[in-house]
Amino acid sequence: MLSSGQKIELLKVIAHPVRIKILEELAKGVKCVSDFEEFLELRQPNISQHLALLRDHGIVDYYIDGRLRCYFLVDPFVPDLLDLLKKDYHQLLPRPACCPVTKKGVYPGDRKK
Amino acid sequence: MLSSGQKIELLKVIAHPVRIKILEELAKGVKCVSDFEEFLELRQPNISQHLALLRDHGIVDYYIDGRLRCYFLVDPFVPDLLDLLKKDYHQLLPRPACCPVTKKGVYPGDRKK
DNA sequence: CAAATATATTCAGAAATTGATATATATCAA
DNA sequence: TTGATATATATCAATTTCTGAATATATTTG
Repeated sequence: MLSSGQKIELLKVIAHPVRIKILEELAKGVKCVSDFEEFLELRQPNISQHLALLRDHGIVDYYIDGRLRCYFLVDPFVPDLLDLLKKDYHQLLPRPACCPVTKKGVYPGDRKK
Repeated sequence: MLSSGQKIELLKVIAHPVRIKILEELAKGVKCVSDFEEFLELRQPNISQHLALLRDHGIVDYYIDGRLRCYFLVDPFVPDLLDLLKKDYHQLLPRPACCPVTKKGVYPGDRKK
């Protein structure tokens, strides 16, 4: 089980446009490095760098098939997060009833706005 | 509705240990800046900097009560994300059946592992 | 073994992030 | 008005992250 700090670290690693695209592809199925080269407009070394980061954090793994490295998702948090990112929110949270007492207590003078 | 890029940007802003703590507190209710000074071991300007970032991204807002600024959550994505972070995962995702064909096709030689 | 393919690693410079310090602003109390 | 309180902003140095280029490694084919 991951600590809170580790989960935030995961979130930080995932929160990158290229890496999200990689993870979205992997959520659909196994892909090798050169597969990514086609739809990400990036050079191979850069893609390998992103994959290495994801590997180092236990987010993805791979098996070797000849000279291909076939990557796949291992962290179950990822599909849930991707679903959450796809979700549409049509309303903001309700504003708090005006004006709750903070820990400091109600300000002693008159209220202004 | 937010674009995919905007959501990833949000994720990036949220993925920071101090800001997560701030958001967890705000998920419980309204808090003013000096309330945060007590349980985050940070100086006031630093807290204000984090709050400004959250504000600039439409994640939080505040109302003014005397000289206090009372912050609250406005982005409905945040509580969902915090719930997801609390969730425990006890198993990794199942490994893919060995060995799926990638876009490149099955490697023409013998398979190794 | 040599060449080709697929991928990883290393390194350097640019850009972004972080937290600190100093200072500014706004509100209220006396 | 003066001082105190609450918060924001500006600036800066240290650190981290990012991307690309060059190079290395591993595997397979011929």
